[in-house]
Amino acid sequence: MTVDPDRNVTLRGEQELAERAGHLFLGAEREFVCAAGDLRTWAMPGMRARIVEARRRTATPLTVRKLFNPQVLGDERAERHLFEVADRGAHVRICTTGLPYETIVIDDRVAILAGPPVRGERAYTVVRSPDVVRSVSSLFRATWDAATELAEFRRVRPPVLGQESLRILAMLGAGHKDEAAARELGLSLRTYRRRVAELMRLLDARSRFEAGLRARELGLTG
Amino acid sequence: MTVDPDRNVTLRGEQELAERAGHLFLGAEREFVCAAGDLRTWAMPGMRARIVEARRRTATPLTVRKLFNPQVLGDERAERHLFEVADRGAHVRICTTGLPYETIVIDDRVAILAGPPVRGERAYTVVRSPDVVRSVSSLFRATWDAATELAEFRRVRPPVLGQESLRILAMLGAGHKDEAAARELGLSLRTYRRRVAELMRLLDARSRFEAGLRARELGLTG
DNA sequence: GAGGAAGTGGCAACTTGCTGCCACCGCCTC
DNA sequence: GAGGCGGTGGCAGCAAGTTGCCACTTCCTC
Repeated sequence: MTVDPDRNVTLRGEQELAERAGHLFLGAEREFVCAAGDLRTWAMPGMRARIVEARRRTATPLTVRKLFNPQVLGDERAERHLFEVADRGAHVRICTTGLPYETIVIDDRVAILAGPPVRGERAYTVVRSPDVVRSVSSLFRATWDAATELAEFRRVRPPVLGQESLRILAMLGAGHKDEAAARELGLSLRTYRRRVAELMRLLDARSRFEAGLRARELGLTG
Repeated sequence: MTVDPDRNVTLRGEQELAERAGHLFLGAEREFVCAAGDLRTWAMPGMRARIVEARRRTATPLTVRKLFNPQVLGDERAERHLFEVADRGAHVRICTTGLPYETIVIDDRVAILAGPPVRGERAYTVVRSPDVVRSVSSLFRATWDAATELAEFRRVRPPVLGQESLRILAMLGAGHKDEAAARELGLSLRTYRRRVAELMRLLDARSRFEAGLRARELGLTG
């Protein structure tokens, strides 16, 4: 990368971002924040696994904040992912004001700002100027503080569930044991349980009892 | 007892009933039916344990039918008992028409009819005359057929729960693990789980998920 | 066709929940 | 005070659920 901290560097496409700024992600020490309208943030090929791996090896407790628009809660898969992330210790919030451009700030030292997609590719500008980064960071902070915790947000907006999830809820609601339910749905025991765990995350439940409570609460059962 | 099948024998009080007709209860082979307005039926000292014991030793599947008035569902303890009985294989139904006098029929061979309490003591008449027994039995049958299965009845009438049960539901609903919940309520793990099991019977649930569903359904949670 | 992402399912180790058995206590009745 | 009864709690053994790990497949993209 460059040696001049006041020179912004623009990278085109996620491929290049991963190659030339990957070390920034891997090198996060204290805080990693990101704001985005959708979930494309992590489409960088090969990066996610490496980041997870790097994190596992360090004992440093990294604070991760992720801010999204409500639209990410529109489909079950994205939502599931969000809850998984939250479950791994990241703070996830939803804000109703628009987040057109993706913003990433690492350790208050470097910011990565995405531009609009051009021919399917987005440009990423890596900024290191302390004042600029601080400014971006504080803006993020303000939005963050006004936003709503994911679980809290969920309380008033039931998740959108697919057919299969509803069928699993039906099995659970009928009091079937996992084995019987899995057989009936044509799933392996492992997969069925994976699904149940995902559903429980979606429902923000720590026990099956709680999950049942919420499922009914949100009107997800017959 | 008597040798003349057409001579009815009247016994005063449950003590005497237990002593002189106990063998009838123990000797039931095919069917044991009883109808009562309340749950005093089994107040016979020492009998219950012996009956349970006798039943355990025989492999014969005894059909047990118990018919009650809705008022037995008025308090939690009686209700719990009912569900325990049902759980051990007895058929339990509720009928809304009055059942002033307790009626017991064993194997269609002998009927025991209770009279109204006199100075706190009820009289029990043991009848063996085939025609009388058959007649009583068929009357019972008619009422039975018109009555509602306990679980079905419950669906429209939520159980009445005491303070402790509600607190347990709250613990479950908060996603606490049994150990933490028991500690918080000042109960042993064993007792807490016993309570949960009882609640689940009460809610006619075969899994905690189902219990959560029903608890919400019946409006038993905040 | 190489490589990555996402999904599936088997296996195993572990936690949690469930229940029968037994001993004990307090209460009530005879 | 002996005995029944209901309730409690420890313990043990089993059933059920939870999770990580890994190998494999499929689909998609470069």
